Amino acid sequence: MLSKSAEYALRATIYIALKGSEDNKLGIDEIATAIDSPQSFTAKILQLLTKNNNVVSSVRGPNGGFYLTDAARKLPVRAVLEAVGENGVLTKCVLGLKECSETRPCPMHEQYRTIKAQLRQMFEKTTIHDLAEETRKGKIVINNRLVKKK
Amino acid sequence: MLSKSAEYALRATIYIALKGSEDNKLGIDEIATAIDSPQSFTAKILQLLTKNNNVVSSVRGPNGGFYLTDAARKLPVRAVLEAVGENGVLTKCVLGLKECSETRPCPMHEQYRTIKAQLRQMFEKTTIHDLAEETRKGKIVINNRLVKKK
DNA sequence: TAAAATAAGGATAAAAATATCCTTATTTAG
DNA sequence: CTAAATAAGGATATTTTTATCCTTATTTTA
Repeated sequence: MLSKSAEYALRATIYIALKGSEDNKLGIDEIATAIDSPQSFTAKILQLLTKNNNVVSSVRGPNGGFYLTDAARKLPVRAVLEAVGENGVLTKCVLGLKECSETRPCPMHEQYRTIKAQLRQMFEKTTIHDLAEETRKGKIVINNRLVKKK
Repeated sequence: MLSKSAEYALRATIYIALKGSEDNKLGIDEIATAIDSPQSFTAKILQLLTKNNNVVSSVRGPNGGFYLTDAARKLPVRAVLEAVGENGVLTKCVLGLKECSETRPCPMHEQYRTIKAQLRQMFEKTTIHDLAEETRKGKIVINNRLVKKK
């Protein structure tokens, strides 16, 4: 469904939203461990999230790390996907046809249209904050284990 | 959404269903040209479809080629996906968590559940025949151009 | 101001997906 | 029975994705 890059991006962003703040920035080692992702690779992805779309903020140096601004928390999940170049799910034809469109639809087009609309809804209506909040409620998982309530 | 392998598999299968029959088998060159896919690679994929799931039938030699049995035409689209090892969309967690489940759901789980159900519906309720029939109706596309009515 | 901590960024590597090519096996037609 | 046509299958190549490592730049604190 999504690339690993996108998965790591989402998990990292949720984790940062959940545990980090402007005065509690999170280091890449903590993040990667928490979400069970390869550290250096995750660092690259966070670079994308910081510069491509300002989803994540960062500062270097001691006590540096990653965090989310309040504005960033209000961003839709789609912003994360876009930052890592993963918007194809919402735009491309299921059969991979370049010219598939409403006027020249592929044989799965009509059925997929509804699904695509719901995917769009999910990615656009749900914010990073929403996901962090779900996680905070405890019944929810990141990295194959429950995230402790604060 | 789907891998190229899966896209080619679906397009090829639809095309074979549409134009081929037991006494009009289609060659790999015709198929690949028609669906705009790399020939040798498509040949590999058709091999998978013939042996992994008996979705496609084939015979070698002069007048050999690929075709679908009547039984194969009744198979759901999912059979094609399974043959090329593409069932992840229906089974995996959006965030890529191994342990995500109903009892330990990820923060997107509930929203995605509905979508996954619809995807499953689409892939299981729609048969290869259905897709070919849609294509036969003319208003539909394969390979970026209209398929001529017979 | 120096040292330490930390993210940024470049170069490279490894793995997976996609693609090509060549040889072999099978089947048909003559 | 032979030749031609065709898919099957193996070996290899290319591209993309995923991953690692090392150096550089920035920031903080002592």
